[in-house]
Amino acid sequence: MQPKNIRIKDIAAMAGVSEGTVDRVLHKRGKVSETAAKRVRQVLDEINYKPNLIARTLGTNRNYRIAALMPDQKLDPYWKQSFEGISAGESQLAQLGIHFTIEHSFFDPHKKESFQEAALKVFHSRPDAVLVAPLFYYASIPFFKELSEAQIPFILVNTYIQEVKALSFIGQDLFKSGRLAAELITKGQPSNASYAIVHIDEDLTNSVHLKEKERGFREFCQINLNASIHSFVLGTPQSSTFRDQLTKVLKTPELSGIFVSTSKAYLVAPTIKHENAAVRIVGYDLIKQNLECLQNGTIDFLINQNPMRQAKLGIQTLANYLLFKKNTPPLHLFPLEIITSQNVSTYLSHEGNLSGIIV
Amino acid sequence: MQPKNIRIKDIAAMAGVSEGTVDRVLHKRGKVSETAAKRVRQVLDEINYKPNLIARTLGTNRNYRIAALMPDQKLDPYWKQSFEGISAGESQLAQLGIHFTIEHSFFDPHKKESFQEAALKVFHSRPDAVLVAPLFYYASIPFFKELSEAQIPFILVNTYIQEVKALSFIGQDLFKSGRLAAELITKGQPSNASYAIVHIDEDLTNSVHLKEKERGFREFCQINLNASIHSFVLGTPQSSTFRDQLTKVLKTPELSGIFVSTSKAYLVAPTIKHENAAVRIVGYDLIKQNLECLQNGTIDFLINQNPMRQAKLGIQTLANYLLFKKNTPPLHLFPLEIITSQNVSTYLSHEGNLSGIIV
DNA sequence: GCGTAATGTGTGTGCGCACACACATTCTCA
DNA sequence: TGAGAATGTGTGTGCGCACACACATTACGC
Repeated sequence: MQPKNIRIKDIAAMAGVSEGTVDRVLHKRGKVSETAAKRVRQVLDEINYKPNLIARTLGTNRNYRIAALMPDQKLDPYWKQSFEGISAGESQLAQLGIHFTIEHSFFDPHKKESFQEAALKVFHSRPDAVLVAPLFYYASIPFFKELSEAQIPFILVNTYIQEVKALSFIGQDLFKSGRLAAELITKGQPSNASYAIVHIDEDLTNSVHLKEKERGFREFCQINLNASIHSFVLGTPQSSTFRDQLTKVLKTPELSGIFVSTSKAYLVAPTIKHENAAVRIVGYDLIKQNLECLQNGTIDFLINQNPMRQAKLGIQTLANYLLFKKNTPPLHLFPLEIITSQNVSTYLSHEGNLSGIIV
Repeated sequence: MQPKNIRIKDIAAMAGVSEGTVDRVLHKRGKVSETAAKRVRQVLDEINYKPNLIARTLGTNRNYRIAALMPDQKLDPYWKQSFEGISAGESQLAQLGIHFTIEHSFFDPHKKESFQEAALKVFHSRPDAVLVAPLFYYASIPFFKELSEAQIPFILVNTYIQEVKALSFIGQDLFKSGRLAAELITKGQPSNASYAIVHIDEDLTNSVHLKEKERGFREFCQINLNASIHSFVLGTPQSSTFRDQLTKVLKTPELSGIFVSTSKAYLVAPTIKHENAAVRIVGYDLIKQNLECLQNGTIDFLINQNPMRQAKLGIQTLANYLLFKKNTPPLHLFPLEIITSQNVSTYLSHEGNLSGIIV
């Protein structure tokens, strides 16, 4: 078994130098004569050296601190799932004997100031890395600038911000997401149908997020059929006018489908189906209330953004980077998972099974 | 940072014994006096000891041999993806410094004897563990009996065989798969529609596999609507009668959808759509030809079985078991992934991104 | 009561790597 | 030319665990 598993020791022997010199060449530290460096590099090339990463972590007994700057998990079930993903990543690493300290910072997803305040605190705590869902575009730019200058690596989840040099973005292609919603909602429907896009409890002007989905939805409809699309922005479900606004949506002539751009489809689905059972409804995410609607047939399709796995992957990616210096693709786009009443159970059980050491 | 990261050394100190004694208690080896054992166990309970798994692998420098008994990857693109999954698992482990030797054994998925022969060879090579796709029910039972008796752990992929004591089964719920296909194919269709189930190039009598899918499909249709279902078994696409058989399928009155039970939908989709564009087609798997059909609209939905990830997980699960003695749920059912023209690209790129050390 | 066997228990080594340290050699300038 | 800096290079230690080995203690038979 000589071919596999070549150690630094072997390389040193092959190059006729000491282990220390090989180490210096590998890590570009200390001084090495050009002669020795050349010999080592040559051997390195020849054998295609792959360090034993498992051994590498042993010695470095640093306790890395990762800051997680996310919307408050108590305010939204979607962000609760993100939180659980972070915890899952944390405990997976703990199992491996890697003890990351994760410092959670929460903000209110509706309040820009809340984000800014939390971001400031995160920055001052000087973590080794940051995982963040930058819901507020303009508020986050200076934060990322600071992080970059301080050489603190960070990963973006959920919301893509192109301008900053994040280690990676983990999320979905929202434009494609909108197109997919359109495909699902229009398939097999009459050609003279019309559709509604409904945004619930969101400030649309600030949300590039939802606009992208809408753009995708409209583009698909425009290219593939000539349906008429109407978009609506509904206020908070607590407001007295919520019901009236919804009635207005339902008055759309030839209405055949409603696309709810957030995870809040459950707020409108039962009412809509009650008034007009033929309307197809597409929404987002596997949160409890949506699952019920899926089961009782009031929601037809959900597109799963899988916040849990996104967050978990964020932690894992940071671990790979900090521990192994392993780089990652700058864009990690998640699959657009289509959930229906018939496959939802398979998704729910699958997640629970991913608890191996090596996964 | 005392609470985390408690070593055997610490436990030994706390229990007032030597590291060796703690080791003996942990691994139930050697002789330990009841007094000492009790003290150690007490400390162990108190602190909830979690061994550093990463350190554990360091010393044990065994080279495990895993036999992979799968259909020949050259005969079918589906099995090619399985093969790639195994390779992916292998190289991920190699990156970690764990060098598993994977011994591939291929068989012809249409020939029982081929399986039996390969299985015999696998058994005689006495691997440390086996990953197998037991396509042939009766032929595989004695093989698993032998493995069990020889205490060789094995994992089943793709085809579930309840009777044997496999470490785990990794695959999909085929009954649910059939139900899902029915949901996708019937949604929004007229109530008097009829549907065809098409099995291509398979010996249906031997295939519990396909019968389960058909059963699920029929059950969904029966409960949710009163559509008429017709099933067809088509021979090999090379046969002269293939075209005639297909024409017969298309003559089904009020035909609104065709469910192809294997990954071979691409063999019939273009012809069908050419004859009758309104027929909706549902098939399986992201193989090249199917992808083309999805893009040009001749296939409407694919259900992804993700053979690649199944196989990769199989290897990873065996690694977890052999290295860490980490047990695994006996049933690992994969999500039934729905693929359409609009989300297919997101699935394809996602797989390529899962190459981290810790994933 | 002695020798031997059985039963406990502690210590030492190595896994592959990172990193600190010690040492050897050459260079530089007074 | 010699002191001291600068530049190379080799050795040693520890990470946490598994496992081999050495050693201490007790039990048992004669």
